[in-house]
Amino acid sequence: MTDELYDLNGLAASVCAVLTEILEESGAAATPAPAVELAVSRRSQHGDLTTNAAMVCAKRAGRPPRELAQALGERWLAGPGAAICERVEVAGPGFLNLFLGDAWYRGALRRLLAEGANYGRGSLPWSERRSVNVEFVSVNPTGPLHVGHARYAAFGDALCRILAFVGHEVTREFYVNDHGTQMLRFAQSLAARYGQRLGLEAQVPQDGYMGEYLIELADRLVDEVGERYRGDLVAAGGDPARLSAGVLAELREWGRDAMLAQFRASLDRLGIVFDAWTSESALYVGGEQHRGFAGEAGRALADLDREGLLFEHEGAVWLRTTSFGDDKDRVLVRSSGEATYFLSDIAYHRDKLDRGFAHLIDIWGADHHGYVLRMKAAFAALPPHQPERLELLIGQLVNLMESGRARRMSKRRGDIVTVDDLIEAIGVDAARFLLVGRSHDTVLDLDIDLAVEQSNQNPVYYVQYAHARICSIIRNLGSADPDSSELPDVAVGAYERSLLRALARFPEVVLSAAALRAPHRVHAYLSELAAEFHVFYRNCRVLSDDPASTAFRSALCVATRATLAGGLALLGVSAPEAM
RNA sequence: GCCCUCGUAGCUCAGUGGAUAGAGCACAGGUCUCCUAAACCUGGUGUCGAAGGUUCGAUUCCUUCCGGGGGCACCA
Repeated sequence: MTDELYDLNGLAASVCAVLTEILEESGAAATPAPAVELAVSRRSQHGDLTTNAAMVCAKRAGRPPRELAQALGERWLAGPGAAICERVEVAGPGFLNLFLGDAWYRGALRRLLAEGANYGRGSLPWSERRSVNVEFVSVNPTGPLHVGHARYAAFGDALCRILAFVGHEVTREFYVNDHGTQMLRFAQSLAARYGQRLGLEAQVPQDGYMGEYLIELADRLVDEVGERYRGDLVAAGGDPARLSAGVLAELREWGRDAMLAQFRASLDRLGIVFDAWTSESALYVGGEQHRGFAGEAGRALADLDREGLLFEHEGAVWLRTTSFGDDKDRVLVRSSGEATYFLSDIAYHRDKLDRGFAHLIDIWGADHHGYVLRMKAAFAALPPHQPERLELLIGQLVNLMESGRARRMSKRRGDIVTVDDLIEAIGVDAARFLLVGRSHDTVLDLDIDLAVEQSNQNPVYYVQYAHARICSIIRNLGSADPDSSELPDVAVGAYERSLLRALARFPEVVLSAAALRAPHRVHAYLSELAAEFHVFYRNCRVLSDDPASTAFRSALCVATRATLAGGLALLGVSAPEAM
């Protein structure tokens, strides 16, 4: 018997192998249907594990499902299952239920201990691993990160951790929108605040940024450059819109860098580190010109011209996105000669392809979803015409609540609850666990006051507490971690079995979280695993006079600790040794 | 009008073809001379928004409708 049978994947494979034999003998297509599942039973009368194999394959085998299940069960039990399974049972419309023996549970625990911190890692087959670029947060550097961004940050980073854990090669990327008119307004607003600090009459533009943070930023600007721009402002009569392009460019760059430094600091507090920060402006620099644009923008335009997809209309340059499923064609170069942000995005994605990523994931807020169709169309228009390589995830918004009522945030007004506010209020662990607790496509209501009030009953502490409890037990054990090679052949009780079944699910939970882009599955799993542990703890004393029982149960604790810590790490949450 | 998304217990939500649909919160009661009571145990509710369809089987897939949210610029 091989070690493979001690995890669910291996077990499923052995059942499928027997099923294939049966199918071959009956002359049906040999490979089992992909929908064959081996799952942990939800009710004890349905055994430890259950498979739908017979129902899924009955038609192809030309036999009634129950009869096929019977044949499958008998042959598997006589073969690979002999040493680990006590009996099988056909139930309902054709389920095959497996009742595993103590030997399987002991073997499974031995395997868990051997894998340690690597349990569940790299479970994606090599053929399915990709070099993946995940772009998220990507906030315009015109104002601080707020709680809405925190959701995308927590979601994106958890997704990255999960993708990397199962076997992908992941790059976290932040796209810096530092090219358009918003940045100009930002620079003008900064200039006005700077002027006010110098005692000049200067007004923040009507459509500028009014937030407090710009006043603080202006203070720092004064500290750094002193009165360097006083003359320019005086000459402009205090109207920042009349400043020279050169001065505004300098202010824009300084402001951008200052904001990005803040972003980095806030994200760092959350435990999120980006591998790449790509500037939109940089897409317009270097290389040859095409249609008046250099850099990646020029190259993108050249690519699209070669495909014959650009046309001019009313002085603007358009991309024929309708050829790729969009409902109207889109402007890339305005009649004024300026690029649209759409051109930037096309150039940007083209650049990401050039950098060799096999798969691109963008995480966008729901307020951008109207943009999905044209982006997919543009990506399909670009060589190598593989739209499936671009995946756009739309995250729903965070509804900021205040004592039960909706509260509106506005960056322009400066009425913002920032990421830093959130961290200060409830802490990093509670914040990250909370923010990835639900699927990204449901609206999340967040009431800061309530969150503070309830932070003591944040589910994260339930999970962390289980981890801390185990650490305490191991400390009390007074010896090194149990040796997996010396697990005693004890009987395995119901609570221990239940905990081990929960542990056995971890790899498939992580795999599905990766495949479905659903970190909240890990969140939900951790709560279930912690619950299993707390029940076990309450009913099974670990440290006792019986050395065999102590050895087995403390080993089970060690395996649970590793899985809890591993799962929490996937969400960027710490696993404390004491609470 | 068109597009996206959601609709499951009093509330917040899991559950992307399987058996009797599950957690947490809230509410009531019980459990530490015993490895951490941030824990455990006991109480109970569902026309899974509606109607059709596909299937051995549908909360899940398809169609239509109803309701909430978001989006439909030569703005970003």
